[in-house]
Amino acid sequence: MPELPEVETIVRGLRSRVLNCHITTAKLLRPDILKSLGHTAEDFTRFLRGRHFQEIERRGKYIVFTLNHGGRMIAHLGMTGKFVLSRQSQPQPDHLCSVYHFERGLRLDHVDVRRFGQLAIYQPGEAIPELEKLGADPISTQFSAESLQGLVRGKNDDKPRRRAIHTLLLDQTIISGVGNIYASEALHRAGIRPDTIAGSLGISDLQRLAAELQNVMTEAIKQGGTTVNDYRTIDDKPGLFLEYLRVYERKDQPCRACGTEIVRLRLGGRSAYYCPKCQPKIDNELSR
DNA sequence: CTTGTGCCCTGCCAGC
DNA sequence: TGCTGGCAGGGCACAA
Repeated sequence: MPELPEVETIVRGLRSRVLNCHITTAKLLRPDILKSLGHTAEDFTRFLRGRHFQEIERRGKYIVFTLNHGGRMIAHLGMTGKFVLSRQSQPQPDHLCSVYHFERGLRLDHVDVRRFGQLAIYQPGEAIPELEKLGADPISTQFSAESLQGLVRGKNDDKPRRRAIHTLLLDQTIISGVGNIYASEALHRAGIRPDTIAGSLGISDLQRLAAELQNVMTEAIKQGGTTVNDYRTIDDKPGLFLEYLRVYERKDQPCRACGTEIVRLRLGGRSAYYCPKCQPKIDNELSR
């Protein structure tokens, strides 16, 4: 599942390979993934054909492609989405959702087995509602323990958020780019149990959490992300951070720090992994 | 406003 | 061997 480090890796790859390349044509093979209202597969082709990507950026887990006429396309890879560079002469892969043809036979395949991903196109100057909803970016220089404290406290300080910290980290409107892998990993590094009530965390906990979120994301980007199942770089290579995971998908295996067996917890329908020794239970009561 | 639940979709795998 | 049911999960609509 592409999270912040995986999407960042993909964006860097795309930038180095398809930026400013003339798009001879583009096709949408799965019109159901196009979420911008009232647009058809023909609109999609018309929007891209004859233009080029002038800018490619990451916002949370979204990829934002800015075309030379100022229009923008956003892509979300969901669970199983990937962009893979190919050649015109190569056969069409299974589960191809959209495809981009460039000059000199270069082709970009957008493959998504489960089709949880989405595409949307926006005219020049048009607002992009998906991006406006996004919360703080954990690897931005603006991100700090203080901003994290504001987020766990919610809109008014009287009502600190009572959700589990793991669930809060996954909420893209609060913090953008964190998924299940890095939520579990950052909490382990910070020594915080995933089911801790977010609003009960003190400033020293939040300082460690903010720092470890940045650390784990930065380290994962250096390894090209984490390949658990489907994720691949645009050169169809796996991300190598899997080797460095401390708790994610390691139920019953020894903690890499202390040897205690990793526990899997169900939180809001998602799996959270933690080490009972490195992440001890803290007092959850919101007294005061 | 808050938080929780079920749905979308397909591949995989345990169990029979 | 081959079928089946359950599971995985990001984001969204909807409920309370």
